[in-house]
Amino acid sequence: MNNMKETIRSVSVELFFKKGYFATSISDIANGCGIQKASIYHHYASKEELLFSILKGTMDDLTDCLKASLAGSDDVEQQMRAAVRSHVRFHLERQKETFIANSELRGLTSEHHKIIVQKRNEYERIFQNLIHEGSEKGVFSRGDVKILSYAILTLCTAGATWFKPDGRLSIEEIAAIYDGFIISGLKQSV
Amino acid sequence: MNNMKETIRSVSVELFFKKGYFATSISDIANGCGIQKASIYHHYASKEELLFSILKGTMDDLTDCLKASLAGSDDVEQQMRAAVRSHVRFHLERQKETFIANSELRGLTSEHHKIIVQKRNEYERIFQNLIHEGSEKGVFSRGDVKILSYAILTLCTAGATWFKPDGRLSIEEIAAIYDGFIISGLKQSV
DNA sequence: AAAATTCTACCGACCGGACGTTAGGGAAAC
DNA sequence: GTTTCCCTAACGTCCGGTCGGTAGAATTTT
Repeated sequence: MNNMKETIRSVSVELFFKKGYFATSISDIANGCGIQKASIYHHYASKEELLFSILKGTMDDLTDCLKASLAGSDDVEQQMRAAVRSHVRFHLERQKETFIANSELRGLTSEHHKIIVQKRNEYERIFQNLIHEGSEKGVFSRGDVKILSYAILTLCTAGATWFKPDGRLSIEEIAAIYDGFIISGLKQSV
Repeated sequence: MNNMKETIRSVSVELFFKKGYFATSISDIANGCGIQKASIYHHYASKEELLFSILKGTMDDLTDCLKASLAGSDDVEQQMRAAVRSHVRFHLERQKETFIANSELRGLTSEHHKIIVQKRNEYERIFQNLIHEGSEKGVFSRGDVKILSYAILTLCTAGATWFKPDGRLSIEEIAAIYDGFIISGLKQSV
């Protein structure tokens, strides 16, 4: 694929992940692509738009993944397990993008910021609904839905901070650990 | 206290929290202090040193807090509960500083970065030792110590991201929720 | 106790450089 | 022959940091 726009995107992801959005200059990106920095502007209107397009695409894919993972079952506990695993998998498989999506929101204009936050809220609501449904049905113990959802999500999200693809544990192993940890936390048998 | 150095520090914390380290200029800080930007350099050698001094102080206080909270008991489970609560409390009470400490590491020189990471590692090791001891004694079920420690820490740390001091729940209530969630996750009765 | 010196805290002006972005041109593809 | 894609060159702005200086408090010398 000789698609320069795609190259710019992936080089940006790499650099934003490694050095951060503000510390990455347009020259850095152009350099990584082997072109001049002015040429970037043929594909993206601004640095901020480049960031936004990365974040938007990532958030959309994330939500799609989650929805697909829920389709397999009607059981709340099974759905929660599937959701957690989907969440973990996505964040570790696409570690760099999700890391950026969670750390570089400040680089966005306020309109773009609003759009991303809204997408994130929709995503969170799916988890909150699962928690709510689970505690209604007595599968999970009752607790503060919002706090619990934040707990679950940030727990996995943070995985993107320290995960090393060639580390001791595979993505599936980590997903299983989190799955067990979270389900037992939700059941709160203690 | 008419200490300008202290004022600069607290204004910086405020701005770094609100806008981020890179998006905050020395002029912004000086403005917030009611002085000229050149005067900042009378108190701090550079912008980076200002950031470093905030992070170092925060990390030292954090570790002190944790150690103090452990002194009260010999029981592993009670110590873990105390540790979690100390961790949560600190992160919510000093939300702005801890948020910065977890998001602005990239602003540091590599030597300063190394120092902060080392402090964080020492802090984490205390939790890892507790998990290890607990699973040795059969209080907790066996699991990957590192992953579990990351899970516990990032869970609470992330609280500093969304916590609103005047929100529905008090710090103690949130600490109690996390305490229960984590302990049951560690016991893994599921 | 007065004079001389040093120190503290700050200011206004400025510098070099980096950065995001734009203008305009040229070659090649369609 | 128009569109696509990338180039060279430059522009304006902002930022971290420096410099020389000043007013006054504190300290030392005489």
